[in-house]
Amino acid sequence: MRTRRERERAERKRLIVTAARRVAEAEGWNAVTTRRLSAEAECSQPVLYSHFKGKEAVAAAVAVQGFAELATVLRAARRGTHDDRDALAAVREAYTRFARRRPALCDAMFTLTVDLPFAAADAPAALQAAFGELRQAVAPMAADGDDIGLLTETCWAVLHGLASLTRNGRLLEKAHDRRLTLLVSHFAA
Amino acid sequence: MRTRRERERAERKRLIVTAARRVAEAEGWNAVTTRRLSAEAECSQPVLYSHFKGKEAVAAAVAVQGFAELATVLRAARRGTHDDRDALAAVREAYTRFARRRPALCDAMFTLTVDLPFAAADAPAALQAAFGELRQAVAPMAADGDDIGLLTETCWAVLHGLASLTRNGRLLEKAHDRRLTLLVSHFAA
DNA sequence: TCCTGTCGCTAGCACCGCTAGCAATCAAGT
DNA sequence: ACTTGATTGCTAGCGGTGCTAGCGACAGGA
Repeated sequence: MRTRRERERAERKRLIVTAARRVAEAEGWNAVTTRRLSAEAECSQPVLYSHFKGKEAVAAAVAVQGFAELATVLRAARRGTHDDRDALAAVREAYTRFARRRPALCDAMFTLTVDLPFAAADAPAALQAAFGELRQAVAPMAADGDDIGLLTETCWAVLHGLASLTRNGRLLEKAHDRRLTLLVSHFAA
Repeated sequence: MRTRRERERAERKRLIVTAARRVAEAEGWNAVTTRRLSAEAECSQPVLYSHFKGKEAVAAAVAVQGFAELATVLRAARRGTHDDRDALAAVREAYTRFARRRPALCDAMFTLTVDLPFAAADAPAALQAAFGELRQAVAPMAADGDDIGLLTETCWAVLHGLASLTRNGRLLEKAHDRRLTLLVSHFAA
């Protein structure tokens, strides 16, 4: 009996997170309100607040889901190739596709939540997994003496910069690949 | 008399924008409310709404101010050097410093407002000016046949990616320069 | 002097994030 | 078996939000 209650509670918590993700992807994060989420999860607001500290905590949970999904996407892309250079290119493309297909998820991961520990050791596992996938794709390209972590961060920043400016309408989408090509060919001189 | 009224109205509009910027820089955009802005500008809310379509429009006005300021900062950096390569490096550093010193302004420019036309011909002059400054620093580095606009966009995306991840706590600030160095030395292979 | 139109104000709507305080339900003790 | 204690979810409400309707004051023309 006790365990059933706990199971039902956990299930409702899951419902809240998936509802947040669904509403955000369908109507944007402005449409995500605690009232709306409680309604979608068929419970009252205080129940939501018993699971999460606040609205931001729900968004953080969605963000963690997003990192988990990004990790699996990147892993699949890397494993679909054999050459190191192809692997990095595939990971680049997978990142771009992810950002294009899941803009609301990216908002949660990179814009909304500030409370997630990132560069720390207690960062969520999904987050470390996503970063690890990128690192594995970047590492073979490192030269001797390079700090691979730093190189991975840099690569991440580049992909994020292009994707985020495109996602917010600052850059036109169609030339994305040409920009990446320019980047690869141009930043040594 | 008629002109005095118009002058006073324009002055109050300016007051609202500067209040928004001041509050955002001091306490973050969450503290920027229409009531707060009307209070700071010593008028009522409907007056604010007679000047701006809504809260987002005020943020957009602040963002345009931000682009104007960024343009002057980049211009000063570029003009302080003579060699083309030094100029690009100076512009890079100026961009980073701007992002670090004016985080709230960057939020308005890159995160909050989506209604500003960017890649279009009717983009605000300040915005085109900032982009033009970056273009002038990037252009000398272009190879034959390069699309300079595209190259500028790419450079902008890189700077933005690094700055935005750092600003939101995703990257640790201290290694920023080393990341830029890695970037410049590594992305051709 | 009266009228007309412009202007800014007060007051209020619907909604937000969040919480206090109560009713219902279950586990355990006598 | 009945009470007791705690746990759980609910209704109702607080202060605050973006935004607007509708009214009163004031300038300019007849």
